[in-house]
Amino acid sequence: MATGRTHRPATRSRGIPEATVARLPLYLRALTALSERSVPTVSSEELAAAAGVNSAKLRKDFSYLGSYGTRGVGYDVEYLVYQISRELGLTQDWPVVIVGIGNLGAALANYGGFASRGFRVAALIDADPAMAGKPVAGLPVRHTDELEEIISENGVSIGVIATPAGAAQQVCDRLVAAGITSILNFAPTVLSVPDGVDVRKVDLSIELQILAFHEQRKAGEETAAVRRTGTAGRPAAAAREGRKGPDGDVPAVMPA
Amino acid sequence: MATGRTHRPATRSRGIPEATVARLPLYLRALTALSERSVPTVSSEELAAAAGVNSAKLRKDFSYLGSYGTRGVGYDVEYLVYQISRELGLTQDWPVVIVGIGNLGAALANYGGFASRGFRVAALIDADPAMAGKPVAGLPVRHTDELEEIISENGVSIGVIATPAGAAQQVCDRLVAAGITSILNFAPTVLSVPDGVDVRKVDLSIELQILAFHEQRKAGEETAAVRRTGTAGRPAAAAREGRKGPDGDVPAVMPA
DNA sequence: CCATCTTTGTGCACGCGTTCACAAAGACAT
DNA sequence: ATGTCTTTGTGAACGCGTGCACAAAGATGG
Repeated sequence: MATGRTHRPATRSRGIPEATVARLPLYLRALTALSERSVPTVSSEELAAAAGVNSAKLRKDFSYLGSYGTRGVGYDVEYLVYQISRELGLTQDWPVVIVGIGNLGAALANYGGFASRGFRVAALIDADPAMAGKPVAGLPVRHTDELEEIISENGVSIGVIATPAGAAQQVCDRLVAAGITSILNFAPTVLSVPDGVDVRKVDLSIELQILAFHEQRKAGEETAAVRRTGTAGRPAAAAREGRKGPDGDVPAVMPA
Repeated sequence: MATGRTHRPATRSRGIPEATVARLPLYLRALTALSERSVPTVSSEELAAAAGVNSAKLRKDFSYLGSYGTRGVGYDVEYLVYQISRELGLTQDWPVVIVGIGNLGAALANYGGFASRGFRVAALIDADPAMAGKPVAGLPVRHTDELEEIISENGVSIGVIATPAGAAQQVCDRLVAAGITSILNFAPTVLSVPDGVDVRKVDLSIELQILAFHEQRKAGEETAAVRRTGTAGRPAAAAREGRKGPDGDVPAVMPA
């Protein structure tokens, strides 16, 4: 799961818990798939399975929105799609700017998931003058100098930062000064923003490190099991094992 | 309370809360930056500020790892870097395969953050025969047919899925069958995996939708505030205001 | 050696989120 | 109408994570 949530420790936004808000897009996606298959109604059990959550949790989540279900039947798919879309603010158009058109920025610009739900890439912005005017995903890249103008003219309130870490805070400051109030940050840095500005962070490196932690734990337990039985488990695990210190890994530096 | 530095990794790691694990990479990054500036020690207050968290939380997080600080002084930067790295399993080498070399996959392959911390891109895999052999980020793209062989030979246990949503589950199944036990999924789908396999999800579309929810909320409150004071806060905010629907958005579909 | 000062490590309380379990509500058949 | 059956909506209990506040520990200076 992506990391997020920077400010606002306990923002019961409007009676809707933050955890529920984070799951609404998940439900919406599952419902949209059902809608495309012309499924008229769905039970909490079915929908929960499709969204990968517990059915009780799903029902409680929906209860924060209102009583949109019919007991004994389930939920009307189309109606629920609309209700969730409205709740998430997806019935309106959200222009978005992407700053930093490197590999990642270009990938984001080409990502179809943006346009599909109310989000429209208003502009691609990069600091490299050589990039200016070059078309990426059908849009000409604009230079950073025009940042404020672009945001103001298009009424953009959501910005995506895909720059190197070193440039992120500076870009962030300019975005905020220009009126941006929501930022999706892909740069591996902690952004500091004034109150009232939301930042969500997507950090590939952190996700991998969390996986590594659990992987190490699994490997360790497996190794212990192998030692007990005296037989190798998976070949791949055995191959990894040789690189790992026996246990008494020596610290690179000891404390004073 | 993992105070007494027992040399039982399994026991100790099981006691580390998931929320803490998710923050360790954050601390590690801040510490690495300090290390590069040759800062010898750091207080919980300073480090917490750099990592963007509460200092009490940071101290409690570290307390799960052991007593690595010195009262009245703070933490030894180098020592802490080592301890966290070891805890996260970053002192060993983690070969990773990336499946699906489209825009996003290529961006991930080129992402420097992977190599920097124990992660090594062992192979890039794509289903398109036309891609086979083509170099991306200095590595030749391999065809999906070789997937099992690549994983087995390189002892890969972590896989990254960057395919379209439709192919993700199938790729996932093959990865798991080949011995992968940790998956980072960028495809907008819920993956189902057997027990013992960890999946983390990064979903750009969901992050944007969560931002849109809060943005919508802010826009509503701001409009009310402006009406009360009769003066606009930030100029750009006023420009945005006109775009917003009055509120009475008509449902696309009404329930039966 | 003692006093003072800084900073850690943690006991405790509180609030959010999750899950269980079930009563209420409605559909449907007879 | 009445009973049965399905599924929702939610009260309540529990567990986890967070943050406060402070005692313990060690550094530092006289």
